[in-house]
Amino acid sequence: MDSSELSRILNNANANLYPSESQPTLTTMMVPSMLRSPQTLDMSYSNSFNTLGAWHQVNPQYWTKRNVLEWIDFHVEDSKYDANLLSLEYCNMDGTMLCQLGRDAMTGMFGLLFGERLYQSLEVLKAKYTDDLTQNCTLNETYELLNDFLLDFPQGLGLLDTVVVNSVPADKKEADFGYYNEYKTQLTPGSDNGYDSYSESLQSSTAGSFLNPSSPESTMSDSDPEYYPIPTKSFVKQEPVEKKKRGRPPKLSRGSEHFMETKKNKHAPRGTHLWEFIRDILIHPEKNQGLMKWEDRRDGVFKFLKSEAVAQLWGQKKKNSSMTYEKLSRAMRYYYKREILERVDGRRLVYKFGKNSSGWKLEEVGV
DNA sequence: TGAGGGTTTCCTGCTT
DNA sequence: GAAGCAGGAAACCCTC
Repeated sequence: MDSSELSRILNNANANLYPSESQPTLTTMMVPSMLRSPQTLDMSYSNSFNTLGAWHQVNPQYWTKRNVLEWIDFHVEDSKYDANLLSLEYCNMDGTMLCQLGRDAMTGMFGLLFGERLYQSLEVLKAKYTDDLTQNCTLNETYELLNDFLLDFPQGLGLLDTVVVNSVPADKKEADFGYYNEYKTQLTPGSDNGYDSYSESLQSSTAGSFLNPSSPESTMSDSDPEYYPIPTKSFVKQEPVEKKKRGRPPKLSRGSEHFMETKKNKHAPRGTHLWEFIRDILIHPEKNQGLMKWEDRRDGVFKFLKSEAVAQLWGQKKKNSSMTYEKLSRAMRYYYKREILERVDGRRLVYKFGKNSSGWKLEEVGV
């Protein structure tokens, strides 16, 4: 890969990020970098980032490879650095990997001056998010979940086309998301080795399955200005057999004995409630694409676009593969009484945050 | 150990 | 008729 290609990729990444003529490209960014603070940058690009997301709104630890590329691109543009001097190999890393680099590694990879600049920028960003780390731990967890959920769908398959509830051999069990991560690793997007065969084996099982072919998302149109097509996959999630399922026992007549054997530990860490989970999805517009959207951001009115997908994401978080929108919505309705949510009459899949909710208001999220 | 919170599950009836 | 909404009831797991 030659340097001009790198430059082209960087520019493409930039163009995708800033599709309008207001792109902060080298030619349009006339403000000298030394005079521009991170705060002013945020203000300059807030409109674009509100819909597309950007590295500077995300903890570097959670940057995708693309975020890293965009961040490097920004500094290339900002410092008028010659991108031809960069090696794309060094740009091909995600945030986790990037954050492990020390100053020496950075300057070694990107040159003394540019590497130092990147190192300093990263340290500032890391420090910024470290301050909020404790408060945002659950939010980050949701963010990671969304990342995993959305980014690993192979192209060409409908979101949650098939959901299979199944038992899993004991040796497959993993604590927390470990199992899911393992599964994810095996099923690399675009690969044809793991996912298909795994999916087929599950789909061919006799376990219960649920599918909502006529859920409201099916009525969505690409013309919806707030709907962004997302990479999708036929999502399969299975759960270990372990403890008794929480909640009212499902009727035996509805599920087979096999289904009853899929009971598992539903233990969920304290501190992550459903409404917080929903809120965290909503305040990550760059990650919730296609799942939910704000109807009225200021009033806290939001809508489920892919209700079953959100329910399954919630089910993942709670390690409950049988979660459905119907159950999730029942839990949501309990929030009315506590005024965490308010009713929005006459509108399907639409809810509104109530006075006892927090963390979603524009001023609270620092926008 | 029990109470209470926060779901989870099932259900019936109603609305869209 | 299907999907979604509303809310009662029961059960479960967790924290205190």
